[in-house]
Amino acid sequence: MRANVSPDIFPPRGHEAKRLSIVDAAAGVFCREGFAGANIDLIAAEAGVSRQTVYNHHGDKEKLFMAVVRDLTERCNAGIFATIATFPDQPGDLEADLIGFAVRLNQNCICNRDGKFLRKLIQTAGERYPELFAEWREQGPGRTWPAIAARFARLAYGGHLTIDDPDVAARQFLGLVNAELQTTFMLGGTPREDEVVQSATNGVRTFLRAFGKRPAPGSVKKHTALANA
Amino acid sequence: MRANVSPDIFPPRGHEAKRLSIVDAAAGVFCREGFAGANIDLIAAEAGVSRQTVYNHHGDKEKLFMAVVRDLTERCNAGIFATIATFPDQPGDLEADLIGFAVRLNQNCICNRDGKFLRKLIQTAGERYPELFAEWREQGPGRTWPAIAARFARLAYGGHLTIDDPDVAARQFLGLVNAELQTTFMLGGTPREDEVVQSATNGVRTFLRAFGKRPAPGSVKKHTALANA
DNA sequence: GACGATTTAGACAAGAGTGTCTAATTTTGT
DNA sequence: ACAAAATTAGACACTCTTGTCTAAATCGTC
Repeated sequence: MRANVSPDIFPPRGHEAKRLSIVDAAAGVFCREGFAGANIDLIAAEAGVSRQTVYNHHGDKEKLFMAVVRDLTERCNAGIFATIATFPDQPGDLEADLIGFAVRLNQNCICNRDGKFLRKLIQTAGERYPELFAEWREQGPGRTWPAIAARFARLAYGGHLTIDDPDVAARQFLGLVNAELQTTFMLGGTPREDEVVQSATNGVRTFLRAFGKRPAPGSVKKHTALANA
Repeated sequence: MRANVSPDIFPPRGHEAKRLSIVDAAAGVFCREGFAGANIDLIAAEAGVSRQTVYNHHGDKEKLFMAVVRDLTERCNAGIFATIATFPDQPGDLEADLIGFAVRLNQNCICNRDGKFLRKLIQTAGERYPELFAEWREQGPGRTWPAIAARFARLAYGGHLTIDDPDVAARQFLGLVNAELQTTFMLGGTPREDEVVQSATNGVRTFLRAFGKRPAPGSVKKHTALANA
């Protein structure tokens, strides 16, 4: 008799569960409607909670917004570092390993719910809360990019790549691997898995043409199939 | 005695001038505040026009928003095609010429006022008005990307590059050239000129490492200075 | 200089949203 | 089972915004 808002909403049990549920619902609503358009009543309804509870937990709309951004940043960072830990330090098949890494990074950190929401909040509210997003910039790209750069530096040191500046190479790796997803990202969409794989494959191939050890002529790789989908 | 809103606002003269002024002001306010947060009174004030005039010209808020997106898309497209016309078809110094092209594209089409605003409106409202931005996608990337790809195809045909798929290469070119500007774009900022030049330089170098004819060993280019700034 | 069209300032009704308050109910820990 | 804490529904004042309306002022044009 309860789920009068949406079939799959059960009132969350416990104080902390409610807090979580509110932040999650708020993230969705802020993204869809923007800060000004977000409606506290709607957030409460989507969280399966009364409006007063929202105010009890978070004070007011602006504090709630801050809490959302902090939570998302934290979760996304955790995901990114977990994925960086899977970077291929001793690659068997360098191309395949880097493609796998790129796909994992995209699917687990950038295209998932949290990543999508955080990106959108940054895009829409970056100018309104400069301090808040300066913090994000330090905690996010400021920490993850160097971490990725360090992994590329190690690959170069191990003789698998020829890189001048690992920081530049890391940024270019990300740029290449997402090159075909830009429009979808801009519109707030979620690319299909095959699009992610496609973009990663093409990106890594080009990356290796620029930075890879050249294979002896004639030893051409044989996974060209994917590229023509 | 007029400029009571901002020193540099003179009431625009003439019907069409007012329309223009309203759309421009609206673009700025919609970007800063989002659709819901945008205030018609504020738009009118920034346009140097009375509120009633805004309604006379555009009907209501939603129609005004549509007009803004259409105007921006049109202007940006014009700029992009004008810049594509300067693509180096018969390059003297390929690296320098491509860097120049990339910088022009960024400065005149992507980092300027219109480009910045359009990008932000797409990001924030892409999901709310799917039909409107489907139109943008066709008219924008749908027409400009193939045009750029065609230019790269010609360079390849002329023997200046080695490219499998010109469409992929074009997207990767843009990804590389903007690789170092992503964070700034996300936050809605405008990169400084030297950042644009830096990113373009690094991007084009990598692009040519991947797709360029290899120079005979020993004939190394000598503009490495910029890359270490 | 005069006429018609446009623009302006201001008032206005209607609606929506925020944040507070209260009294009743439910949950949690013991 | 009991007491304390948390949650709920609903009403409420207050503010802000949209879109309309009117009468006066201004502009462009002949």
